[in-house]
Amino acid sequence: MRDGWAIRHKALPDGRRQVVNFVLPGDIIGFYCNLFETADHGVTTLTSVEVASFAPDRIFELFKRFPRLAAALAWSGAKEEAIIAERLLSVGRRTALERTAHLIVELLKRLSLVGLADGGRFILPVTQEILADALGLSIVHINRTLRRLRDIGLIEVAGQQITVNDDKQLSSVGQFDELYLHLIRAPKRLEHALDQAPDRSRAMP
Amino acid sequence: MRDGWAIRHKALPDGRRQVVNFVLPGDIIGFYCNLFETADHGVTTLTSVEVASFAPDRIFELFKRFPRLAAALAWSGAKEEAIIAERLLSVGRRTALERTAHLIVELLKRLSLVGLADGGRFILPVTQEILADALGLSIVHINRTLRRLRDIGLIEVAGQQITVNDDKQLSSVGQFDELYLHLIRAPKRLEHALDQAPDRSRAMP
DNA sequence: CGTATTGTTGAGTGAGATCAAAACCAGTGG
DNA sequence: CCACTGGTTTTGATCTCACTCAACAATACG
Repeated sequence: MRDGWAIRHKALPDGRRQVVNFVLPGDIIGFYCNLFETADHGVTTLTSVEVASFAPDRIFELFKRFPRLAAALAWSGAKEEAIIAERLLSVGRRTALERTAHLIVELLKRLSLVGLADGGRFILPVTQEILADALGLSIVHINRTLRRLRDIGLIEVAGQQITVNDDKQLSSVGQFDELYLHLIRAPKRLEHALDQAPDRSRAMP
Repeated sequence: MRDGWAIRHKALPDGRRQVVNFVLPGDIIGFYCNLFETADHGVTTLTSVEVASFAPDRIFELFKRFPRLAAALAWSGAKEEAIIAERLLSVGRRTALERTAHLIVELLKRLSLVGLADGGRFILPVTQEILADALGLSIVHINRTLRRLRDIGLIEVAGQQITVNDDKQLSSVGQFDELYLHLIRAPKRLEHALDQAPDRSRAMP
């Protein structure tokens, strides 16, 4: 995903839906689905998007010829899993207020990383229905929860623009611990090991 | 994990806990954590376990020299993610009864795959507290929910042994769709592509 | 301007939480 | 052999957070 927003989501036969994760610029999506026979979730764009696609066939070639890239992709996949696991913790054990605060901080951090959040302010191209489906809440309750966050002055909402006024306190409300985002990029050990091992691959494609 | 049960779990500072997934025989665990600087979840054994460990350092060598194995591990990681995403759907959008039914069917299927469930019967070495933490419910409510499942005759419980009497109906209650387990092993395409691409690696270590 | 979609607020309800207390079931140690 | 302990399961009673239903406002759209 080069630019734009999307969501990965799963649904039950009767229409109930769960947003698994938000796909932000810089994220990799649907990579391993090439290894599966069937898709187990859907993807919906929230804005117009710009993607860099990778020919499914070449995924195997990739593992053969570009082990370094393959490792990086595996790393990316592990990060994705960590994010989903944290969301599971949210939905399973955090209250509505905590969940909502946590998600806002998470999005803020992730967007900051790719330069899409400036001074705690970012664009959230998302309806409250989608927020509800991401957090396992009803639309009405998301609405009230956002209002509470506004009332205590932690955030401000103007259309799709969200401003986080006090990210320290918002993080605290959401019991946010950025550990799981694994913001430290590929560890040095990885770089070293890859550089030392005999390698016939060139640069990345 | 060669033999035994374990859980992967995350916790909040105040003690609330979420079980992310159950680690069953045949599962791979903590593999990519070598790629991270910090662990973002804990692992607890539920029984005595037998594991086959892999030297963390060699993970990089593996990507270099055994691309086929690397791809298989990536595939395994993707399956893990799919399971967690399905649990997220459960916790976010299914009722207590549905969740519980779904989990039981999931465990039954996964255990069957490795020959640990016989005729809908398997050992569940797990307290109700752990079930509660896996499903985002209270202990008391898990207890009542299990009782309901017993009362309708869908399952039987004798100590740690669980018997699924009517897996069709239990699947239906849990809206279980085994798609997400990706039971079909590595697709033929993968095999083909790996065999065709130029390869200097031997057999797996 | 109608029509849809989304956001907002009020009122009443309910699924699941919390609190409390028994019952049960290994150990385990006297 | 029995009392005692700590963990787990079970059940009852009460409470509450979040859901549902319903209506209306705001905004966007063709």
